[in-house]
Amino acid sequence: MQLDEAKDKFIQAWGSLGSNWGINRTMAQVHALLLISAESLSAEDIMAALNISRGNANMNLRALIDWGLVKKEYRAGERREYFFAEKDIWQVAQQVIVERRKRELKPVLKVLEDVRNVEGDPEQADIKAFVHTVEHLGQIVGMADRFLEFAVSSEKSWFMETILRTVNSRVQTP
Amino acid sequence: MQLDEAKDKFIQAWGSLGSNWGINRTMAQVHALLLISAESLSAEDIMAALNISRGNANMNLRALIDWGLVKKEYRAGERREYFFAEKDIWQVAQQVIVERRKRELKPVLKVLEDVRNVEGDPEQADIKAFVHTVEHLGQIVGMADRFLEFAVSSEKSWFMETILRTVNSRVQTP
DNA sequence: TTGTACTTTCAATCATTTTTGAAAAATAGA
DNA sequence: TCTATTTTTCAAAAATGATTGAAAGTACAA
Repeated sequence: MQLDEAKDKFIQAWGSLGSNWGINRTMAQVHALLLISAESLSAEDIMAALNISRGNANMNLRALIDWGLVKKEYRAGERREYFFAEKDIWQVAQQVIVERRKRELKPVLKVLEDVRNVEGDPEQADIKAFVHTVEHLGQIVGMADRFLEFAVSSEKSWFMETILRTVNSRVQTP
Repeated sequence: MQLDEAKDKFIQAWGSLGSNWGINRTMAQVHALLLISAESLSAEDIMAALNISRGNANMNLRALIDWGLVKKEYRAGERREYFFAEKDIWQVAQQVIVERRKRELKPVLKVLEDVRNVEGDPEQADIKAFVHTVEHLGQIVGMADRFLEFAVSSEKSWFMETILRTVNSRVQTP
């Protein structure tokens, strides 16, 4: 496969993955483009590569900077800004985890907690069903949250080794 | 908090979580409603509870059944169908993992693999950057995939214990 | 058969999200 | 300061995705 074709395929795939996971398709595409670019790119470059408007490019670059995935760079003697992505994928993954935990997991945990203390007889069938579900959800979402916190605070190779060791030691569900 | 208020709050929260993760808001709300209902519900019940049309209810129930999260039930002497959700949250989580791995993770892994073999001099800066990124992504996405496969094939309490033990043994990134 | 009680489908409509592009604001250099 | 260049903003337009509701389909009982 030619480089250009491969790049394009990658950018499209990343865009569609993003949009399946609640991330703006264009934002994911801009990120993909910067991830695989050897050099930093100007807004013009990005507009041309992805065929998007100036406003759109600007807006999504802003969002990526906000997520901590992209940074600006100034070149000597040049006025325009150049953008580049963090290339260490482990760091990228950690950054994404940090943001989504903050934006989505935390609020849900908050609601699960708030909602657990419902008034009335805990033996009543409807109250029982409600509390049961909410508590179990809290337990599992809470575990996921702690696991992600752990991922975020770990050094890559250590984390990967630990996980892969655990996964491989599958003493088939005792 | 009153049960009705708590239920509503939970349904709204679950809907918004869903839509942040690429799942139709109404589908998530129908699922939430069924999760916290002691009894199975008819399409009418669901339409009334969530204020949605018959077509919408039908369509999202179909999707939930497709994801393996909801099942139909027939009551003796009654013609209409009643729907209920799998209440074991661990099973629900596993089911969601199974589907998303199949629908989204696998296709991405495929693209990452396809795209790795790009023609040309591997020392060329642009090819180097591309291959580097694609390989690292493959490594990390691959690990996530194996981890999720592991989660899906594990019995709940064993998995939770294993994970929590690992998380707590944090020998702070050696 | 026919009528009834439901479920399913799908074109049209509505709502939300994304994108555009031109104007305004910012910035750097002369 | 003023001008040239670049970035930012944001209302309007476009695109996408969700929802409706009425018609078609299905299954059952009489």
